[in-house]
Amino acid sequence: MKATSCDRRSLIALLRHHDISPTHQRLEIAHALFSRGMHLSADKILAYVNERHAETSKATVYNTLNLFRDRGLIREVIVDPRRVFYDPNTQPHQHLYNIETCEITDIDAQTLTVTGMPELPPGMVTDGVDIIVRVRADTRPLR
Amino acid sequence: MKATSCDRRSLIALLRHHDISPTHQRLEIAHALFSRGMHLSADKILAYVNERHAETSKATVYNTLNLFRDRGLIREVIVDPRRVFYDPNTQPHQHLYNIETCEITDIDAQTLTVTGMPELPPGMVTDGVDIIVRVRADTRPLR
DNA sequence: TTTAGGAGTTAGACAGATTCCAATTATTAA
DNA sequence: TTAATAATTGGAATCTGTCTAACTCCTAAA
Repeated sequence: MKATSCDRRSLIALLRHHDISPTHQRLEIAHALFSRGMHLSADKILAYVNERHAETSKATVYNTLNLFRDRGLIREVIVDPRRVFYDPNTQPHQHLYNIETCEITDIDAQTLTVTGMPELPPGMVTDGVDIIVRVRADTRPLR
Repeated sequence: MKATSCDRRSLIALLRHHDISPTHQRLEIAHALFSRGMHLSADKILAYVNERHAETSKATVYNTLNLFRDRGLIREVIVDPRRVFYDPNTQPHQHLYNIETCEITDIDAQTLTVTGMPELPPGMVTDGVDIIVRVRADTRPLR
């Protein structure tokens, strides 16, 4: 099941489909992620969820994000040593990371592909291949 | 200049070549990294450097690693949200990361290649492309 | 309706990595 | 030497994330 719409009804269905009981807080957190479709840090999600009036604790945000990640609803993006970003898009794709603004942009899976997967040590399996294209503003003067 | 040998004389030359004055602490830290040729965390480096008798502070280890990274002597490896690893190998190559043991292994640049670099937003330049192959022990029973 | 139990949430303490700061010490150039 | 500058230091501070024990909220059975 893919998250396309993000009205209350669809979000409930999405959580149920992943065996997650749809509590008020979880729906808020799911909404924060899926309505924006952006890569957000736990911190930002906490802020968004409590924008109008505080209703969700830090612990619940972390618990919920870990739960969503374990159930395959979202994906972690490890690009910044200071914090984890969460990606509501679990389809195969890669990331463009602006090292100055900390913005993350998706790269289509078809655009960027790897060739020549290395031989793994015996008894090992691949858990995933992450590609991060790090970019920054060009400092050369335009002439 | 590449770091091949790691006797005192070569390390001094290496630092000098990167415009870094070779202090006692910096040489110790460089030695910890280059003599092992491994991917180490700041924590591990601090431990190695002070193995015999404490002579370098935590602050200096962090300062020095950031300096080495800025001057292109070493490279940061962002694979674990909990800490940064430092890679004394700055030649183009990729990484295999064991998500269970947190071990990092190099993948030769020739082995794994990306095709189809995405078009960057105007005014942006690529700072680097990181590929991380995440692996773990196979849980299927061998029969 | 009560009630009991489990699931979920909470505040705040805690842990680990990294940075900051102000004082001290080493290095360097003249 | 010496003065100026660069580097180092311990400890406080910060920040992300986890843990814990108490509390709340359902839900299903009586």
